[in-house]
Amino acid sequence: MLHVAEAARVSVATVSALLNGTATVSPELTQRIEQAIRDIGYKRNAIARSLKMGTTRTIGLTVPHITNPFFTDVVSVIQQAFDRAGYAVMLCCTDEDLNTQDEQIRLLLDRMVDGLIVARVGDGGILKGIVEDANVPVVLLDRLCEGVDTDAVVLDNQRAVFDAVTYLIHLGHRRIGYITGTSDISPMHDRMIGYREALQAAGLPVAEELIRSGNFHEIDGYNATMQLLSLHDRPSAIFSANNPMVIGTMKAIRDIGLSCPEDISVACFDDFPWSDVFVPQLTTVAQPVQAIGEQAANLLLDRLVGNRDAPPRKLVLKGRLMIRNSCRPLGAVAQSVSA
Amino acid sequence: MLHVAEAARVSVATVSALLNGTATVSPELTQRIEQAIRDIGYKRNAIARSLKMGTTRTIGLTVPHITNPFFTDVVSVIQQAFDRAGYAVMLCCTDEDLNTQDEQIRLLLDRMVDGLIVARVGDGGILKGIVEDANVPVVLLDRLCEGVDTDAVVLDNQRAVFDAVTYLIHLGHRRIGYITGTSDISPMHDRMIGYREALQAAGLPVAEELIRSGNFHEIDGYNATMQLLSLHDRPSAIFSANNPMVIGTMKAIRDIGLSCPEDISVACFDDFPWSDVFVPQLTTVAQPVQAIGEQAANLLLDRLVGNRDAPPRKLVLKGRLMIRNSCRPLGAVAQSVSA
DNA sequence: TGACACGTTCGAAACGTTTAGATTAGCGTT
DNA sequence: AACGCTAATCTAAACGTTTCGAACGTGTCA
Repeated sequence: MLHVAEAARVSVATVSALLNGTATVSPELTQRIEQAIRDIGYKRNAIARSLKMGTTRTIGLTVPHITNPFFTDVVSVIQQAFDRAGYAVMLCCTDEDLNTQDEQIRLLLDRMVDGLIVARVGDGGILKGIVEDANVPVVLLDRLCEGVDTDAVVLDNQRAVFDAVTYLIHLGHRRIGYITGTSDISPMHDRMIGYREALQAAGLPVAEELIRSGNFHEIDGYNATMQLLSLHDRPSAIFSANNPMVIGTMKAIRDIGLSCPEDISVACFDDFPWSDVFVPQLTTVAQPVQAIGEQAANLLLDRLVGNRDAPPRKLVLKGRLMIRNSCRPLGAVAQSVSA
Repeated sequence: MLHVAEAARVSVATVSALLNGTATVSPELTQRIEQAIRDIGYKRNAIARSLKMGTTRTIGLTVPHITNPFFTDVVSVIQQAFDRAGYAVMLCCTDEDLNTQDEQIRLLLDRMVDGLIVARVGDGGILKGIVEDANVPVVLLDRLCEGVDTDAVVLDNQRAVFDAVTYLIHLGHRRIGYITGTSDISPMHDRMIGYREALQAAGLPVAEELIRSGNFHEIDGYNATMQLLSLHDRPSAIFSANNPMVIGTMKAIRDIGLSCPEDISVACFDDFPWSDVFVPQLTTVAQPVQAIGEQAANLLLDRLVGNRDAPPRKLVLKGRLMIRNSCRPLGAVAQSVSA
């Protein structure tokens, strides 16, 4: 900017005023300055600007896994929203690990992000302190956090799983296997409640041996399913509470020589583009990814334009059961489905 | 830092020296400073540091679509690599649009990223100028760029498609439909050459009506497949040069009342976790995503540690044909497969 | 005892902006 | 001719670091 100022024979203040439109500058100087900018190929240094202004127009976004299609879709929506608003997005994957998450968040705060959207991992960590310091606004995505009172957008997980399991029950299934992620994050906790309540509402017992948990990865789903299928009285249906794990479920079913839905019905959380193309077409709980991403972005953008001390807002969206053909009616009870 | 210095009754220079280890500071002062840092909860301002040092320890990464599993996987690997090296990653999606890409890159450069990894879109744009200015090192990912001479890591697309199509020919297929993305990006161009050469090598004619192109999305694959299947003499196999488009292909096959592989064989580019779980299990060309991501990160990191004026390096990796059961042998010629 | 080296610490300039407040010029009033 | 007003421009002080070179105290050697 100094060079531009010299070339245009004006002060840096005038150049700055012109660039920011913070004061009127005469047509003549405007012309000289613009010419100088073109000649020199000047680009304003956003770092210096950030230092002075105290804002970076950058936000941080952390997700557990970027390869999980649910997060991919949401990230994509969020990125677009902030792009439109002139913000850049720094993306971090915490790999479902609390220490990594803390480190990533520190990295982002070091870089003075203006705000944070976090699909958190584990409980505790530095998140609580950050929200309480209230220097940067934080929006929780997909997962709430015990004791952290801030904006959030989540799914009604309990209801969604309740509906899905109830659907399985209506099909005549009585022993329904349930595969969950680690229960220390709110969606897994809520989904589990939905599962139990659906059984109870139908007067069915909750058999603990039908409940398995794993660490969100395909291999965990595989192992859990193997265990379920080796049970003496094996389940006739399995609900998998997470997308990557259902792949493991399908592989286990195949490897053990069974087939879906003939031998065992399968439903799972999170929809994906392939679901209705391949066989079996999976019955899933679809999350409104577009809405989730947009709402999260809106909540944060609202804070960024200055609405700092409004009370925390919590948005709860509804999932949708996408009924396809991976679950079959069971025996005599099949009639009750149409009822 | 000023506050810390005051609290510890030392100068800011000493605090800085301690924090960076650039000079020895006595045990006594070390102790006082560390105490003050803890008391105040001081965090170094990375923006001010960047301004002074001229480096942000942040890199920019642009991809056409983050929902395409190939890019998702690569992004994930790259993110991990830079994370390990203490760099943050700013991610941008260009949505396969040149203007968006230019805007995103400008955004990243404004923020003084230390380097850029670009899965480019379109030709031209500001990329060329940036590489020539040579202020920030640029690594091209997946796609080369006419006239832009810089580090790059790409697949041997031509060979990969040659192998896949040759496989189809060995199965006895003579009329093989080919669905490509817009041909102005190098992989699509190279893949097309691979297709043509495979046919020619087998002495088969290249029928132009069997070649369709679209804009990378599912719907484009759907439309292209519909056209192919409506041909008087329709193909017995289809190769789709991109992952999202093959979903469209499968939907079109289903909607038209055919099935794969009984009525029509399908193979495509890019592998994904689902490929061998559902029916049909898709025969695909798998890219070495891990290697691609790591190599791209390494190339850039190497430039960042100062190796600035080594000549541009171009890494070409090999794809792998994952033979599953979405392609069936055709009639009498089937015998020749085992040969 | 003075000169010198060495290890520690500090003062101050610089990085490239923004911005409050000072300055200047032009112009109409009285 | 002196005055005030407005609009345009400038000067200089921040923002929070890093870093160069100076300063200081202490011990060693001639």
